[in-house]
Amino acid sequence: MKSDGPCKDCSRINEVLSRVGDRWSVLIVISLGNYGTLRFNELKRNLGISQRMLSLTLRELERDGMVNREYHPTIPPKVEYSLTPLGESIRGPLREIGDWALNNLPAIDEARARYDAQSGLDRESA
Amino acid sequence: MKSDGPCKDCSRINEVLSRVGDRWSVLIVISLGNYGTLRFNELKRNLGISQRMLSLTLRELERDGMVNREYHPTIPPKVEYSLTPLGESIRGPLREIGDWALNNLPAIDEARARYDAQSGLDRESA
DNA sequence: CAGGATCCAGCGCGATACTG
DNA sequence: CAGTATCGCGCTGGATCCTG
Repeated sequence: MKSDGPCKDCSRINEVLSRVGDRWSVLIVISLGNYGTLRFNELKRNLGISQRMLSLTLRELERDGMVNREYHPTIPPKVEYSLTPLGESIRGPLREIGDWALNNLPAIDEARARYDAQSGLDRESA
Repeated sequence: MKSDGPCKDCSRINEVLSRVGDRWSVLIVISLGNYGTLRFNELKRNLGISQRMLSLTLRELERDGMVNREYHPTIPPKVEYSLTPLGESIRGPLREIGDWALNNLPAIDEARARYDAQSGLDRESA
């Protein structure tokens, strides 16, 4: 159940991936990276995320030191989110994946089409 | 719901992340990358994955053209999995993330400790 | 406007049992 | 050994309502 066996790093990598791989975390980081600073509802609208998930994810990201939360006690309240240096630092690796994705999605789609076409008929015959 | 709003690439990036971000997909790719070729139960043991998830994930990865499946109709049967060129090509970006993780996990843990310490007491005062 | 609280549906995923 | 089929629970995450 937790026996990542011989692959010790796996657990740590896993840890990070459960954050980095989380669609909302990634999208938020990307958005904040592009826009610099965004307010709660701006993020909400931009990403089409429910405010529950936005709230939860932002708190997690803040907790992890990835985003800054600036609270302005005005009326109405105004909260601005932006990336911390740590948050900035992950943009590179993230972009790598993004680029790979954009470059290889066609290949993937193609592979899928091929796979689906013969839909597992003669797997062993050949 | 589906309104990724202005962020058109987001949906595609999301697509890839739901695969790349999937813990099992990643671990399988990493394992196959390290060992070259592995059999079903070898992967199962190495990763501590249930055979259900392993089966499902492998099929997805095969469908996406990321892994090769070589079936040997011997008795007992023997199936060998390995990375395709496409699968190989994602190892780089993946390693980027992994490296980032290993380098920054301490910073994250630290940030968390700090966050948890003041556990959201004076959020606006200070 | 920013977000907490609640409720609830869906499916992710593990455990188990069976097959070729 | 390499899977498939089934069941069941827990967590994810959206919808909704409410507050400061």
